[in-house]
Amino acid sequence: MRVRFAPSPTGVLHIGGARTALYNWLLARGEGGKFVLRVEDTDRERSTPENVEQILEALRWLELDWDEGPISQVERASRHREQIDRLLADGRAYEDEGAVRLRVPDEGETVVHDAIRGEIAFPHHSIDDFVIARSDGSALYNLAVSVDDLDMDITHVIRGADHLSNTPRQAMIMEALGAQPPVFAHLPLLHGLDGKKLSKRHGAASVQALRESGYLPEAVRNYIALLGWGLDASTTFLSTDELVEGFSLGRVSKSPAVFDEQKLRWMNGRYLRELAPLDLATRLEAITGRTGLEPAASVAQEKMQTLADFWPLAGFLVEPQPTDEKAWAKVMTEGTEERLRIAGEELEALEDPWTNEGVEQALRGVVERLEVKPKEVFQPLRVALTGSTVSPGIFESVVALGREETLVRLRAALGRLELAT
RNA sequence: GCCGCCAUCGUCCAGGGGACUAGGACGCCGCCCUCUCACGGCGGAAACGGGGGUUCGAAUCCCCCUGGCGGUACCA
Repeated sequence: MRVRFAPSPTGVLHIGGARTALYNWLLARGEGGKFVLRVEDTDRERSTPENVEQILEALRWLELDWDEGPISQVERASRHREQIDRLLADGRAYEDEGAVRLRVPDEGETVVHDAIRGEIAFPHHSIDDFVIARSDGSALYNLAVSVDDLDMDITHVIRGADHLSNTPRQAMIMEALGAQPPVFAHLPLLHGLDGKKLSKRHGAASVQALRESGYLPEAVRNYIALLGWGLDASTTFLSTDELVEGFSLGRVSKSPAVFDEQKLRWMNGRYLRELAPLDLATRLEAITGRTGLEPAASVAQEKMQTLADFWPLAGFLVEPQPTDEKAWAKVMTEGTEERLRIAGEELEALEDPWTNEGVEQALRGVVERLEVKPKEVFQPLRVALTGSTVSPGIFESVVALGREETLVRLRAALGRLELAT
């Protein structure tokens, strides 16, 4: 088995393309076949090395490795010309104002065998003699892909359903070339939440955007696999191995799917929480360019959905954050000064080691001593330390911050309160 | 216009003649947990587009309609 993924080198790998790549890859890996890459563009202008590299980078990020390629169609121009001449010589094609057209019979039909949709018949009367080469001699898409697929011994062509009506043309070219067409499979298209074709308007619609938004490749892979395919009635989480093992074209859906970023976020959060803290920290360090993030990472982990959530949630552990004035005004009320002062004293007096249990005991002690509600101590403390009313658990936060830094920030807050009175 | 594809909760995925009182997940609502926000737990609302057939029986098979989508390029 040889499957090929043939992206347009626009420099952007959109979600639909990523899913096509994933399905091809899963199929190849599952059957012990080859996953080959080919740049699908006969136009020299767009096929820049930079654009191609961006696609490859996105595939690498998704951990979809390839066995061969990428082969550029532009570089295959002379081979395409050779086959065009052959069709001309065989009388299967003819020249029309400089362009070359394939002869399509008026009668009959071409039947395409699709692994997902079954047999599809295209009546010949609805297909004109179509152009296979421009008047400058260069090959057009339908001819180029057909020649390339044949030369590369491609056995399975899996692509988006938008290519369905190209398929009879390609099958006819292959037939005219005296070859058997490969197995075709057309995946349902992907739409945005508004039912329209997926595009930049729909948030993170490309792999690159997803990556920048802090999604994990394993979560993206899992989520994308489920857009148009499902193992059974209840399985949602599948490792790459399980995906390779369980994937089959026969279970691919025929109807279009809608890309729902909310569900991806949820799934990403689940994957994030299963990461070892060190692993999470390493990934965060890679995108923030900072080091020593492990303590902060493990504190923030339970509340993050994407890597991008880290900074708003736990940035205060790395460096002091500006105080949210609305939060300050809300929690710094009558009596907070005393509560914070006593909390500070308790923490200062707390014996080593500086642990979660010790900190919790000390702070709950303050609550009991003053006979107030827990939040009346914890919320002002939270704002004093983090600058916000939203943060990871207060005990973990204090522990991660360390005694010294906790006291520094507490004193700063107390200073501000004194100034105000 | 012509050709083709598709049609189950708002969304994704199951169910492919009787097991369907249509299942799971996201989201939504409620309750619980709780130091905030989350996580988690429990519960709830929520779908077979319409009409004809076939059949003892249809979400499932057939036809028509409607709707959505794709193509109809010397684009890919």
